[in-house]
Amino acid sequence: MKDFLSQLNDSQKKPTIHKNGPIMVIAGAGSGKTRVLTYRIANLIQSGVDPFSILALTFTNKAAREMKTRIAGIVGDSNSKSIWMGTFHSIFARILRIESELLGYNTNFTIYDTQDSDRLISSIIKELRLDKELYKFKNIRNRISSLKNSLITVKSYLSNPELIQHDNDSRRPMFGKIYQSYVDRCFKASAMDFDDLLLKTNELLNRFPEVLNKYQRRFKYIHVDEYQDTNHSQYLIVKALADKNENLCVVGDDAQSIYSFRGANIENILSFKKDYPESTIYRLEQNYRSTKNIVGAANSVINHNINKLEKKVWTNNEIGDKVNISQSMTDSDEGRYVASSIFENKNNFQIENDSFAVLYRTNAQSRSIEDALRRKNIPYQVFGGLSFYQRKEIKDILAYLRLIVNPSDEESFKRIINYPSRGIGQTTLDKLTLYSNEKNITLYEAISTLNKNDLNINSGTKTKINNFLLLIESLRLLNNNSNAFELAKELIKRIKIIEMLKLDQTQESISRIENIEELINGIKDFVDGQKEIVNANGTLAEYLEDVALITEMDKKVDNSVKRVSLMTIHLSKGLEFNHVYIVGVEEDLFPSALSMTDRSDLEEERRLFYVAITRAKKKVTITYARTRYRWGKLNECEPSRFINEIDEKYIFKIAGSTEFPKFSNKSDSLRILKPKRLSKNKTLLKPITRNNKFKDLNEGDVIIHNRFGKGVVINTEGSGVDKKAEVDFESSGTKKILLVFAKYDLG
DNA sequence: GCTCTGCGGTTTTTT
DNA sequence: ACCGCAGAGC
Repeated sequence: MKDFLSQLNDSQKKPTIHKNGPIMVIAGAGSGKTRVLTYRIANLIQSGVDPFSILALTFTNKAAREMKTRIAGIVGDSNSKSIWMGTFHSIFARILRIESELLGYNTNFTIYDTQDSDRLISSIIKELRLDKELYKFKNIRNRISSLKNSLITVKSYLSNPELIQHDNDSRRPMFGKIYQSYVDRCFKASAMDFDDLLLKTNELLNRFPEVLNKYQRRFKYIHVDEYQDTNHSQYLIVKALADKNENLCVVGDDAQSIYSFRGANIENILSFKKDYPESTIYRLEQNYRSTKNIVGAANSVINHNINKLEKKVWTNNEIGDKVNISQSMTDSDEGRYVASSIFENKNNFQIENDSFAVLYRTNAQSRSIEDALRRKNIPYQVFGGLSFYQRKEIKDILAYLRLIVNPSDEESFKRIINYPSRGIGQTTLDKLTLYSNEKNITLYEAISTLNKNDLNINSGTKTKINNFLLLIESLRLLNNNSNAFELAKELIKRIKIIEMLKLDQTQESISRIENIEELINGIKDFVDGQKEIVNANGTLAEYLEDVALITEMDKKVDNSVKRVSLMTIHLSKGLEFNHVYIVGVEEDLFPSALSMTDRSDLEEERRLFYVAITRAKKKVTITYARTRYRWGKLNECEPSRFINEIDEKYIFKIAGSTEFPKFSNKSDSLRILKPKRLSKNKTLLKPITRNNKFKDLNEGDVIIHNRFGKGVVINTEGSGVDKKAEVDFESSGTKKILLVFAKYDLG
C-alpha cells in the first residue's frame, strides 16, 4: 500500500510529506485532518523513521486506537504498535511511572479522579474548621486546578501577592493553606490528580535536564491533534519536548475550540507562528464530510464570531437537504418529535440506527430523549453522564484494588475501611486521622502500628481494624503472583459483597450486583487483551492505570445491535453521523445562561454550536421546546439566538404553516415555521401541540399522571386550553397541572 | 456505631 | 426531581 498519497488532495499532501521542521495544519471541520495525521505518520515510518521515536498526542484513547489501526494497514502491526500514541494524560502518566522516583513518588502512585479530589478538599476544609458556605469545595477544586494548569505551584502562589489578594477579596484568605494541605496530602497518599499528571511532567522536564534530554532524543517527531484544546501546561510540555528537533506537527481548528473551561487556551494555536518563526502553516479548507447546505449553515453561524482565524471552508458535495428546525411545546414533545422523526426515516429510507445522533448541551437533557426512544423501541446508547466507573459500588471495589496496589491511598482507605460495614465508625476514623496527621504517617501505617501505640481505641474495635489489615495484607501478598482478574475475583469473595447486597432485595441492590459482575467481566477482558501486548502482564497496576484514564468515548459499546447515539456536543467532537439532531437549542440552555455576560464565553458557545452542525454528513435537525422541566420546575423557553444566526437560505421552510414562534430578539424575518408534515410523504409527524383533545378533569377524578403517578383532583380553574387542575399526588404531593400539556390517563 | 430524615446542590461542558 | 451527606436520635 504505497500509493496512499494518491488518496490526498494537494493541500492535504503538502503537510503529509513535510518531514522536518515545525508545521501547523489549520483544518476545517471534515477536511480530512485525521487522514493527514495518519498518512503523515505512516509516511515517516516508510521513509525510515523508527516508530519508537514518534509521539502522537490525541484527545481520546479511542482516537489513538483508530489511528493506530489505520497506520497498521499501511506499515504493519508491529510498526504501528511501537508508536507512542495516546492522550496527554495516559502518555505522561506512563512516563511519570518510569521516572517517579526522581519526584519522590512510588511507581504505583494512584491517580485521583475528580471525586477523590473533592472528598479530600472537603475533609481539609472540615479539619481546618472553615465555613463550608464560604469555602465551597467545588470552587476550591476549580481554583487549584486552574492554578496547576498555569503551573502555579503552592510556592509560587504564596509568593504572588496578586493571587493572594484575589482570594482575600473573595473572602477566602485560607485558600493558600488549603492548597498547601491538598498538595501535601496528595503527596503523602502517593497520589496525583489529573492536573498533576501534566504539572509533574513539567516539573520532571524542568528540574532534570538529563531526563528532558532523554525524551527529546527519543521523540524525534511529535504530533498534537486538537491543538486548539491544549492548556498551558500541555503547551509547555510539547514546547519542551520539541525544543531540540523542532519536528513538531500540530493540527487543529480554532473554530472548534470548546474546552476553555478546563484551561484550554486558544492562544496556543493563534500564536504558533510566534513560537516557531520557521514554521510552515497549512490550511485544509475543503470539507469532504457534509452537504453544501450543512457547510453553508455552519459557516454562516461561525461568521458571527469576531475572534477567529480567517478561513473558507467549502465543499464539492451535493447540496442536500436544508437544515430542519422544529418547535415543540414541551421537552417531552421534543423527545417524541425526535424519536418519531428517527422512526420515520428508518422505515421510509432503510437507514440504520447508528446513522443517527442526538446531541445536547447538557447531560440532563438525555432523559426526555431516552424516554421517547424507549417507547418507540429504538435502541440507543448514551455516552457520558454518570459513567460506569463513577458508580458507588464500582468505586468501592476499585478503592480496594487501589489500596492493594498503593496502601498510602488515603481516599480509597476512607472509602472502604467500613464498607461493607465492619464496625469501624467515624469516631475511630477521626482518631486515626488525628494520629496520622500528628505523626505524619498514612492511615494505613497508622493501623499497621496500632498495637504498639495507645490510640484510645477499645480492644474490640482494634480487633476489627486488625482483621481489615489482615485482609488487605493477604490480598497484597496474593497480588504478587496473580493477575488483575484473579485478584478481583478473590476480593469479591472475601469481602462477601454480593452476599451482602443480596440481603436486601431492592431493584437498586440487584443492579449493583449486576454492575459488580460487569466490572469483573471487564477486568477479565482487560487481562485477556493485555496478553497480546508486549511487556504487559495483565497486572492489577496495569488495570488501574487503564481505568483511571479511560475517557467517555473509550467505553465499550454493545455492538450486537446498532444504536442511535446520544451525547453532549463536547463528546461528539471528532465524530460524524449521517443524521444529526441538535436538541434544546434555547436561550439560557444553549447558549448556556452562564455564558451570556461575556463575549468570549458566548463565542465559545457559538463554536460549540458550529461543532454540533458540522458533525452531520447528510442532514441536521435543530429542535427547541417552549417549555422545559429544569430543577423539577417547568420553565418557559425561547428559541436560541443561534437559530437566527443561520443564513435563511439553508433553512427548511414549510409552506402553509400558520403558527409562528415568538422571538424575543426581534428577528426581522420569521422564518422558523412549525413543520406539520414530512414533505410530500403522507406521514404526519408527531403533533407538535400534544393532547389537544385532552381528557377533561373535574374535582374528585382520579388520574395516573405520566410523571407524578396516581393522584386525586382537588379543584380546577380556567377553561379550554387554559384549564388547570390542582391534583394531590400520592407520592409527590399537591401540584397544579395545565391540562393541555399534562400527560395522564383517568385512573 | 447505625439509621433515618431533611437539606442543599444539581444542570455547562471532561481528562 | 433526585441524590448524597450531615446531624440528630436511637
